[in-house]
Amino acid sequence: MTRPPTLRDVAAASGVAISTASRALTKPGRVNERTATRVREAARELGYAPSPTGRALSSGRTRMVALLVPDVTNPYFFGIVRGTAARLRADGYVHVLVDAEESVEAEERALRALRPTVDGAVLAASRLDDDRLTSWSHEFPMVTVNRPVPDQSGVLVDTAGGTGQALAHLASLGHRRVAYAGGPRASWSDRRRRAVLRTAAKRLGVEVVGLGPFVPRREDGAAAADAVLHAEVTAVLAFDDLLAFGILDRLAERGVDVPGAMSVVGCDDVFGADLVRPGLTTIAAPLERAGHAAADLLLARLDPTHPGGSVTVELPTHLVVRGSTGQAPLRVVR
Amino acid sequence: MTRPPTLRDVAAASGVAISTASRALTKPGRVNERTATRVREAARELGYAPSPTGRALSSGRTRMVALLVPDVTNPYFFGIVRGTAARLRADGYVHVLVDAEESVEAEERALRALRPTVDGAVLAASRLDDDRLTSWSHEFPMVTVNRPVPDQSGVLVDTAGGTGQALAHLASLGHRRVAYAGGPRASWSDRRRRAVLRTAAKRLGVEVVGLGPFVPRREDGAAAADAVLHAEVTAVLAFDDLLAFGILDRLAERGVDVPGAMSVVGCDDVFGADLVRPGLTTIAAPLERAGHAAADLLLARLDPTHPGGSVTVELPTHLVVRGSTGQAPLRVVR
DNA sequence: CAACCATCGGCAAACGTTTGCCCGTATCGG
DNA sequence: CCGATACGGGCAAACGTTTGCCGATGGTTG
Repeated sequence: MTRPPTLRDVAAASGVAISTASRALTKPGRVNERTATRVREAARELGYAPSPTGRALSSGRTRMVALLVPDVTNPYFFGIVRGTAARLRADGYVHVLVDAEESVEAEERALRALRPTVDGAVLAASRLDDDRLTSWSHEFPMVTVNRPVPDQSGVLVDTAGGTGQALAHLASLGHRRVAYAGGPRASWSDRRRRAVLRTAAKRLGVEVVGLGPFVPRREDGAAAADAVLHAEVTAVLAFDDLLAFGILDRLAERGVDVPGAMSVVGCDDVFGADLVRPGLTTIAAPLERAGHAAADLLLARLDPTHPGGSVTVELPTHLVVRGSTGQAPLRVVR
Repeated sequence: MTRPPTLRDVAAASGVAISTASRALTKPGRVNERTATRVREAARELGYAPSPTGRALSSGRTRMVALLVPDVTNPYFFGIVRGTAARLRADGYVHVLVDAEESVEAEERALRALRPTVDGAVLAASRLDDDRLTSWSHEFPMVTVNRPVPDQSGVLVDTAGGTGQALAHLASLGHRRVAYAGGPRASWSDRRRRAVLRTAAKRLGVEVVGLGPFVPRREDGAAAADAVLHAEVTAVLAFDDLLAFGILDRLAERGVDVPGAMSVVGCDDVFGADLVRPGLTTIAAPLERAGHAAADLLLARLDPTHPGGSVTVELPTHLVVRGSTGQAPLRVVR
């Protein structure tokens, strides 16, 4: 286990100064081509690889980017993780994954610890309030996913649009009274969906009953399902797939047939949506693309030659129809 | 966005030399308590935080650890990710997650890129052969999960033991002929399970038919299911849950009742095992604990005061019985 | 022929921290 | 009173890289 070769070794081997060796390897055209070749040759022979640490100290940039997620075990984030990882790898960046444990304190702790370590961060579904988010965005470059922040680049997934589509799907199946089992009040996405549902309901001649807020976890599906049954509807749009899974569990437990007596629509199309029986009709979010786009935006901001300014990318969703939605029943169960 | 304070600033503010400031903050007892207090006070006021890069360059250690997984979207690894992340965070290490894309080349590329960046690595289900693995283990500290390497610390999950337990469970339900839908030949775990099944079968008076290898993906469950049906058995032990999901899909497609006509047992108890209908009986692997233990082993190795030597931790599994296993049918379907 | 310029290489500082070494002072035992 | 020892602090080197500046050389232009 011998000490890895440094630029000094390469310079010595090729008979030039360290500075020349550095330039030969990183500044094309700056040194004579013959010298450069000699240096490159020596570097190759010695198996030289530049030290990221040395580089970082000198340049102030680490070529690392963090991805903060509230919960690594939530399948919602798998696609995002994969998308950012792929985009970062393409540019040779190191991908630091951080679990913020669904807590504001942990998230801020992580940001504080990461600030000197990474060049920027992708914040997926941040739990931070707008003020903190804005203040952090002055500290270092970041891009949010599904969380619009003024003057700040971000990627949004148009689940609201998908919700309208889902309601149309239910309307076409004859449903006239539909519940929305909503997510946290703090959720931007939830607010937008409620707004879309209001106007779409009017247009489609469907009555929408807003329920919740529910915590988007499977365990909380029971409460949601009970509220849904009490609302005397024939279909429910769940805030996300996890909540929908829980709703399906509870409906099965209470002997309510899906989709015979109740149709259920999820959101996101996470891993597992096609595992449940019946398969879950859901609003598919292009999460891998979202992660990819977020990393893309961040890398653009990190590129000093790039023009500044914040950009917002909105990605469309589409409805995936599986077995959990069907013709509206003639009689309402409760 | 002002330059963050450095040790130099702290030293100036408290009227001591940089070296003294450094020692006051990191070497308890080395400087006079009064001076130390003064320095700490100044550091606090300035909001000083040591630069990881500076530290790394000087000490040669980055306080970062990588976790390499073949595929971040495979739910098998979620628990491991969570476990290592938790353990590393407890010691203030940064967690670098790398997706090796199921490929030997990508895995080696990642290791090469990471070697100068991280202090060590946890390799989960490495695709590298023994030779490469051994040679890499000379390059930097690493710990494997579910992959024994001579003279190298690792964590093993005793799925083989769980397989014995599962076979006993099936035997007690009256199954007399059981298939094992095996995983990749290269898998150490697969080999061990086949061995355990041989002896357990003898002991339990059950006939075990070894099938495969199958790629442990849901898509490959169809082929596995067909092979199982052809083998005229009443139950099947799948290499992992993903394969089991695929088997369930195919059996449903072919109209085979589970567990009425065929019992199915998975392995790992990943996210989704309790989502399928019927719920999947499976061998639960303590993956979060495995990740935790692996990180623990690695951190111990990184601690210079710690005695060397390789340690292997073996974690027990347990059988989770859900709806996919039941009484053996009187007649065999095929 | 002089003034200018482009090319190419080297020197040295800078990034922020840790640590080996040295020195002055104070304390203690003899 | 002297030597040994402990304590507390500072100097400077080291880690590996990048880059501003300078100088030498050789060529071009008016």
